[in-house]
Amino acid sequence: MKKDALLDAAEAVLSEHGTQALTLTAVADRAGVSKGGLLYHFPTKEALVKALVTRVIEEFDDLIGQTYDGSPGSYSRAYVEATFKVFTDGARTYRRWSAITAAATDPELAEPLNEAMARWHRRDPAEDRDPVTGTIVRLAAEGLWEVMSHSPELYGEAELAALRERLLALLER
Amino acid sequence: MKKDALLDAAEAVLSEHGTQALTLTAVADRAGVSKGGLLYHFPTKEALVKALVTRVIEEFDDLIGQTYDGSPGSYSRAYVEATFKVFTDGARTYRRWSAITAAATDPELAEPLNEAMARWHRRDPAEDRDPVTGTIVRLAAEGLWEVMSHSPELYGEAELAALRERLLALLER
DNA sequence: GAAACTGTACCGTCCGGTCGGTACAGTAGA
DNA sequence: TCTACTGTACCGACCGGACGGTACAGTTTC
Repeated sequence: MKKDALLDAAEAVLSEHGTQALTLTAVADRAGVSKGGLLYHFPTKEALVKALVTRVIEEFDDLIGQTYDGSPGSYSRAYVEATFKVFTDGARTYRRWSAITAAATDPELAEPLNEAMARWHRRDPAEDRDPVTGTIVRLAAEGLWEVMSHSPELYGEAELAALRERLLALLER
Repeated sequence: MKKDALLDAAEAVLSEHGTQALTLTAVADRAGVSKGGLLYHFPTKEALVKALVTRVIEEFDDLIGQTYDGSPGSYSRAYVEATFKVFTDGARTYRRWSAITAAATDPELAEPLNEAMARWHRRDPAEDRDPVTGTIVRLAAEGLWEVMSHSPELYGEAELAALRERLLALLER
């Protein structure tokens, strides 16, 4: 869809030049479209940013859904797998994520994000073999996300693999 | 110092109304000062934000320094303790943190933040009894920070205490 | 020829930053 | 002690530019 191409352009501007560079003109130029054309699809800038936010959330939900099957412990495992998938695909999804969250600081824009965060981390204690371990594992995945977005070179491939393995192992025992 | 009062005002504006509300006029009004008065102390808005960033970094470094004593394993322990101290003080420091990091998305402004993040998480593997565990524990602390800033009500006092205890226990074995 | 879409010219607002000026405390000289 | 001068802190009107958004006249597609 055309809208997706526009969102791609917005994300590109955002992750390359930061929040304050996200202007309607910049996005339109990047997408090879005039400002009027952009505004035809997203009537306001707020609508654009909102669409940006809901898209990343859906993407991550999908990623979780690829591994999650409802069985006990499956969610935390899926969360870990989804996180590492993000880091090993070439798409630099984590760069996009942090850029988008930074762009959505207005209370209203941030709300879907907060809601998603709560959904991802507030889990049924009975879901994991040990609930505290499950929580810690998910938090570590979250932290990894945060660290990677600030300092992508910090962990090498081997270290990431070791982290993933250990996190999954923690869930098993 | 007067500058600190101005920074306090900026933080207040930031955490209450988001990034785009951080205007010179808003900060000045909040501090009970004219725009000219504010600009006397911080010649540009960039200088203001930069000061904001370096202050939070220093604050967290100090917090780590309160527990860190150079002994093996001491750093990861100090990192965990510092994180939980932030959540148990009344100052809602974590709210300030996320607001400030969001405000500093321009590559130049974000650099000191990235540097701090690398400093906090790139540690000597020999420092912890088990380096992977140490990394996971620090990442979990980082993740907790992130989750709390988006959804402060998610973990109750008891859950936080349990998390802290378990994280410290993981470092001991 | 209607609908979907695009391009462009333009408007009003807001924001960062400048600048001329004020208040005032200190101080130094005679 | 009066005067002249200096430096610091602060004020607020104003400017230029950028940005979000509107209006509307094309243009393509079916």
